[in-house]
Amino acid sequence: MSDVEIRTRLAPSPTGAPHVGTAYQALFGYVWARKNGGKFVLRIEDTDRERSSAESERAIIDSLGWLGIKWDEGPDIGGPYGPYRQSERLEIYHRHVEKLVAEGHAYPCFCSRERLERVRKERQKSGAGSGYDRKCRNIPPEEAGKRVENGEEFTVRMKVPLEGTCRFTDFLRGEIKKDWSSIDDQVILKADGYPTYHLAVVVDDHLMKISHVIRGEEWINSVPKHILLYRFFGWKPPVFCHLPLLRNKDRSKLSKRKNPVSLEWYRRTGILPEALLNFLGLMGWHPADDEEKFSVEEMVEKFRLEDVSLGGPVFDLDKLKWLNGRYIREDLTTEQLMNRLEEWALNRDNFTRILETCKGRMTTLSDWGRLTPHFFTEDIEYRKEDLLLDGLDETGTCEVLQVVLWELERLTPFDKDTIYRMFRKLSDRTGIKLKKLTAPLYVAVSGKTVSTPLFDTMEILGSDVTRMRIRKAMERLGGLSGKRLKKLEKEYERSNVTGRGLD
RNA sequence: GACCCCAUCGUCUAGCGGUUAGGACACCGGCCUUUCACGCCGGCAACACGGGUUCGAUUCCCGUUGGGGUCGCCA
Repeated sequence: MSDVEIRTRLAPSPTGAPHVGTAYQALFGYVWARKNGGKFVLRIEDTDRERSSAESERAIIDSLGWLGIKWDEGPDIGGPYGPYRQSERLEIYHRHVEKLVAEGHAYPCFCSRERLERVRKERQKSGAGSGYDRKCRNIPPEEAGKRVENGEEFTVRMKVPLEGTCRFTDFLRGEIKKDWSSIDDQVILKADGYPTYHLAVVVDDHLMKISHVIRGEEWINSVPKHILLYRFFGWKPPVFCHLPLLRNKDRSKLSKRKNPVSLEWYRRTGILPEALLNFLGLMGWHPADDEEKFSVEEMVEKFRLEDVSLGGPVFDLDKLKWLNGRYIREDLTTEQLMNRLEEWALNRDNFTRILETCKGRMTTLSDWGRLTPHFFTEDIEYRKEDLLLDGLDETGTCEVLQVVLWELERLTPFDKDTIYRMFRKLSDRTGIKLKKLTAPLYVAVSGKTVSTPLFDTMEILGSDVTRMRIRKAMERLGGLSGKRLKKLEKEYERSNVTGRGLD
């Protein structure tokens, strides 16, 4: 294999804010490629029409740029195997799907979503495992072809063997076996003509000559489906290497409910990109010389993919901060530190926006210090009694804050007018006066009952910091039990049948 | 629930048959210092359990337990 160029890729789907887990996989893929003098490819997996957005893609590219991770080929810079955006490769997928159908490896499925859901439930109950019952697998091809031509809605599914075992090798774990009977016939082409992940990833990884698929552990169970597609096409599969999943303190998969996961949050709260990358590099890997502070350059030097450990690492903010501190103290001259601060928040634009919020409250120039600390620190302490919504207890307040959180999550753009409209509507819907409703938010966002204008403040802080602070405030109030949260979520969804928030 | 993956201090990890089980974060002492922080020194703290294999298991095998993931026309 030494004669084949090492090519790795990062394949994020542009749905929502760039995730720290994406950066983690990017780092390892990037370092492994560089180590071997290979190429690192960025491919945007925007096959989910509903959730993908150009805005999110921009944010991903922007965040990776902030981190200093550079790709050799990608949607923004092109490359020999483009396009690098899956939505622009539909003809390619169609061609491949047609081939599979023609060769009898795949078939159109006409089952309705309702039926599928029913079948899933029944099978779940009867213990047959869940999934599809392969109803359409035995429709004669001519008949199926006719139904397709008649315009009947369909998906395409791949024919998974009914028996036998799939064996494959994971670079870190060795041989893994999985019975084919545990896998149902996967959809590879959706009714809207877009491919599913399984098809697109295989076709693209092959066409883009990816040598090592480095991705999160959550994909292990999908490998057999991919292997099967490689077989159908007569292609040689790449090396599969599944990285452990980053974890919350309770060891569940890292989630925004329990941790800051948005790269933007780290940036906004003053984490240096080199420190974040260094820290991520310590998750599952450790340099032989025990020196825990290292640059990406040094990591490239010392890295061995085969040394990645498999226990899911808990993401420990304390250690990140310690590392970050070392970078500030040891690596930056005061001059450079000043420049970093300027890039970060102490620049004319940002400071002007902040001053707008407090000018009316100033009597001396030095008042800005007293009025604006919450724009510059994450070190905010909450007094419980300040946080309570008038007339409600801890849990009641948390429920309101949770709904605010859900609303803020879907807000675009995140500016004061939009935020205001959201609160206005929330106030109307709940019957809680706006003034009453926003009171705990002032505290959550600034730590104080007397503070800068709420919506302006939120806009300046940005969505990620704002939401994290609200979450922290909820935590201070004791949070919501899982049961309560579920119930609230149901009510919330029911009150928003359009699925578009309160709009 | 079924399937798959995993298992060393609270956390990140080193270890790849014989070690006083090493380092780092956090925590606790002490030193330095006008305070705090930094820095330095020291301390606390782990091989999940049960069977094998072996002269000898943290290390290899099996089981149990525990944790995680997956079971979507989402990735």
